[in-house]
Amino acid sequence: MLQKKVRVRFAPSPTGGLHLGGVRTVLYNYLFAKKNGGEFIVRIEDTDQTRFVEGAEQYIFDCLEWCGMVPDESPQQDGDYGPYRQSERKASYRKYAGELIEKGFAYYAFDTPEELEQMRATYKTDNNPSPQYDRHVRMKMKNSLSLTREEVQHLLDQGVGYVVRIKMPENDIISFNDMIHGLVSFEAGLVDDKVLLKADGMPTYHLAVVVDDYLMKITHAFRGEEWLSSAPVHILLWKYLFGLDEMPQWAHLPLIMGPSGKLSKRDGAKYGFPVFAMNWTDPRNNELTEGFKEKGFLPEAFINLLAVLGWNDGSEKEIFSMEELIESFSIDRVHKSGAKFDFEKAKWFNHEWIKLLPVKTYAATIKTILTEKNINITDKDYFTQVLELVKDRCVLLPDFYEQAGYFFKSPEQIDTASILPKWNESKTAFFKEYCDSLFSLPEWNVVAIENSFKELATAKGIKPGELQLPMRIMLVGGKYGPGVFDIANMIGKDTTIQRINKALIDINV
RNA sequence: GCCGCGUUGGUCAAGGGGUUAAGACGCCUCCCUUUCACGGAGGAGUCACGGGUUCGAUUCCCGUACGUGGUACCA
Repeated sequence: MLQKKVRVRFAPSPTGGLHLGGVRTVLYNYLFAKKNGGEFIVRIEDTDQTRFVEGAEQYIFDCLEWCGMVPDESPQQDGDYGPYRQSERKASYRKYAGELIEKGFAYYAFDTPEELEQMRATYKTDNNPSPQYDRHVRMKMKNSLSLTREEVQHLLDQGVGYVVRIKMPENDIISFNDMIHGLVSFEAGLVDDKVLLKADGMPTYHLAVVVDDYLMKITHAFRGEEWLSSAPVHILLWKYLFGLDEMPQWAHLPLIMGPSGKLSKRDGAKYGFPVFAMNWTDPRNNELTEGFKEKGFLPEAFINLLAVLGWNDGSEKEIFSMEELIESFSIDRVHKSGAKFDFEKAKWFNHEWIKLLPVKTYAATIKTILTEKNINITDKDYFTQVLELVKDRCVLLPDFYEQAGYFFKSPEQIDTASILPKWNESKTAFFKEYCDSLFSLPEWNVVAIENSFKELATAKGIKPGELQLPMRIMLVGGKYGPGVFDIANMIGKDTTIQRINKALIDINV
């Protein structure tokens, strides 16, 4: 028996940017392919009209790489079924459109945009706000169904522009089995005669997917639920052109919703969270859309949060690595309904992954962040220890600046306001003496630093607790960071004494 | 309007004829910690509505409502 190869396809949008829903579609493609020993194919749907803007294609592959999803075949990777850019495979579409006309499943339509507009205006009623080009009106329009053979030939000879439309059958129920939704049915007569081939000779998506999927031997096609409504057109095309037996299995993935409706680029700006995988600047207007990467997300967390937005393995497990996802992913546990994106939960995933991963996995990224803030890392071991010490309190990667910066650089400003109200002479005295005892400490470690602190406090008759906050602020500048004595231990004797002395001056002015 | 798809706490969700209807995020209280986190212990909060079917429906069926997508020579 011949084993059918699982091939999945992903067609990124030509407008640039790669949003959450897009990445999740790719992810489910990827997981499904990997799980079933199939291939993960990326095809680019660029057309003459909606041409990719500068850099958009490269951007998509950068995002995929960041997420750890490398295609088996793509425009940049090549494979047995190229080309993988729609713009490079124009020729065959025209041929198939011709075939459809010949068989009587499609027809030429010569209507100008103005005529179409007029038709819509004429038939528009309160009950029918947007009239379709369908069985009700097609005989009243200018096409090869309503005109005589001679008239059509004449128009063709004259080079009058035309499109090719599918002729939707009447009294026909079109149904198919969606991998996620199960049996879905449509009444064919209610669907409009979609344009298959545009006046410029380019195919619309409808023709292109079907032809490409056939030529590229796609067995499973994943796409967003917004395509479900046009599925009957695709099914029909398969039936007419290649036979239903050859048709891939469809999976229409639920949409990812924003606070109001389908998640859009605008939601990000409006509610302050990223919607793209990585920063994307539209070269046409220089508009920047923020990405998860630059916001400070780890790819592991990003993949994880996306995977479980609309899918789970049925257990209580929420944290999944890519390997675990491939292991436990199953298409029948993907939800039917859309899920609202929750940025708070997204941050929680990142927090979990920061705690989970060895710091060396993301040390380089942190180093870059710190360098931008003029903090230079020279001692790698020291850096690693610092990261280890503070990672529990970092949710997004840039948080490491506040949490770790003072290990490398004296605080520029210290929060004297928090200690001044309760300050007095005896505290000044305490810290002066404490510096002395630190100086003569035989060993520099957490226990020694803490003990001498407490002993001196007791001797002075001050509660150690009252002195800890000032000490912290002297060392780090504010009310944050790990245990004070851990910090002192880390930054070393000289620096500790130096910072206390400097702070004492600030406090006593 | 028409067509499609959906509907378990604020959000993500498990479950699927008899359950005290899991768990997570967020929120609140307490413990730990005299910073903030982490960690630990608790708390508030849910099966959209109406009809069936059934001894029994959150679960099955039908309506309604609501949400969402499509209704382009865009994808």
